[in-house]
Order: sequence, then structure tokens, then C-alpha cells
Amino acid sequence: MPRAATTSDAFNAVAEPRRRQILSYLALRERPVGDIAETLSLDQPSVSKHLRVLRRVGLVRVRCEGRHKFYRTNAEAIRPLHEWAGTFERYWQHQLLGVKTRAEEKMSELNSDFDPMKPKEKP
Amino acid sequence: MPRAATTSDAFNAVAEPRRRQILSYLALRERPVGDIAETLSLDQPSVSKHLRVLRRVGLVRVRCEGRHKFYRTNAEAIRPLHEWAGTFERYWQHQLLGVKTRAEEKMSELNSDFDPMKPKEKP
DNA sequence: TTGACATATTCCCATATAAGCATGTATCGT
DNA sequence: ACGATACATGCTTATATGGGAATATGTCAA
Repeated sequence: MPRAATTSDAFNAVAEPRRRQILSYLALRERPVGDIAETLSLDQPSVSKHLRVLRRVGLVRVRCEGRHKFYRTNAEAIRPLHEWAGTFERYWQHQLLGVKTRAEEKMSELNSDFDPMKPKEKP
Repeated sequence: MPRAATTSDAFNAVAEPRRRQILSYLALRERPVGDIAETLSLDQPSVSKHLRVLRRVGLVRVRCEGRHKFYRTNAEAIRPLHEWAGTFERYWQHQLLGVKTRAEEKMSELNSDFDPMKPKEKP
């Protein structure tokens, strides 16, 4: 089995450095494709392709105006990533403090679900 | 050019769902390979390969004891990811509040560096 | 209409998987 | 030494890129 598609989720989409750059750039304000290409020194077709990937996973939104398309980052879509990483915060804090892992007590939390990214089911 | 190697950085390494599962599992406490395989229903060779990827980017550490190898998550290596995503926190907050983007004022922050993941140079 | 401008899409290709299976290596128990 | 146990590595294969060049689509302006 090959690697999962870059459009399978935000994690795969942001694995590409250029796409992260684009996201940072478009977080400030919407921009037309040409601006992105020039600012980040990329070919226009390349930018369009990266934007398509980002669009498919909801990381960017578009606003069409004449022959221009203004893209902007949809920060909301980055939250899951932030939250997943945040899951480990307590651990690196412990590590920094040199605290011996007592995570044992919290075992039950992950007994039935090891991936915090799994979509939450509604009870 | 193909996609960057999964061992190129933490972003590429965690793009794989199984590796995220492994990281969550190993965050609690160190575990031998066999446990991981059984718990996550994966073949042992597959686990070993994922662990190698995670090891190369520093996401896990090993402790050898006899014929067992105990792996544990090195949460520290996940921090950069958390911080990169955290860069967008203010934006999704603005979006939630329906605030019109005034990020303009903060432009200077990214004028010379669009990727917060870029290693910080020491001035 | 015609041409210029802004984007998107298509084709080709070298490269990197990830899974499955077989095999290699190291260690433990007897 | 020998077999079993715990991991790691090698090999094959189907598949998904990402860049570059060329081309298609869509819009505006004269």
C-alpha cells in the first residue's frame, strides 16, 4: 500500500513544506495565486496544485473576483492538528521536569481509542 | 520530484495514521514491539518499520533490555508541530468571533519567514 | 473579435512509500 | 548446542506524488 493521499486529511496536506508556507502566508489575508507564486518563488502551476490539495482538505477557501481568485487560510482546519499535538503536552512537560512517567494512572483514557484524531462519535 | 521522505521531519512522519496511533500508545509508557503490534492489530514487521521512521525523526526512543526493546514516545519532538499549529490560533479565534481580519498589522512578523518551522537562527 | 492576463489541468517521470511475506540477527532457556 | 522468542531487514508491488513544460479555461480590455 502506498502512502495515503495528501488529500486524505490535514496531516498529510501539511506534510509538504511549501504548503505550510502557503498556509502561513494566506493566514494574514487573502491573496491571488500570482502573489503566492511570486512571494514564495514558486511556479504558478505548482501553486495551483498545492492550493487544490489544501482546498480539498478544507485548509484554504477561495473567493472569486473576475479573473482573480483570492485564497485565504481556513485556520479552523488546523485546529485538529493543534489539538492532537496538544495531547502530548503533559508528557513533554513531565519530560522537561524529569518526572518519572506516572501516566499509568491515565491509561483508561486511551483504552478504546489510541488516536485522538478519530472523529468523535455523538453519544 | 516525489513526496518528501517520511523521515525528513516530524510532519511527514505523523502523516501516517498508524504512526500517530503508535505515538499515542507509547506516550503512556514504554512498550516492547510485540505489545504495540498486538494492541494495534498490526504485523510485527510493519510496527518495526514504523518505529524506524519515528526513531529517525526523534519521535520515539528505545531502551534495550535483553531481547526486548522498549519504545517510548519522545513528546519533545512533537512540540514543534504543536507550536506551528498554534501559530494559527489567533486566526481561528478571529474567525470564530466573526472578526474582520486585521492581521495586516502583524504583517511584519512574517515578512522574512513564512514558515515558523524554519530552524531559528541565533542572532 | 482579438490579444493579454490569471488560473487550472494534463502529461511525463523519478522517487518514496506501506503492506505482505520471507529471512536475518540477537538473546534466552534448557 | 539447539530451539524458541523478539525484532529488524530485505524484497516485491501497487500507488501517490511534486516538479516542469505545455496546454486548456475563463475574464477583461481595446
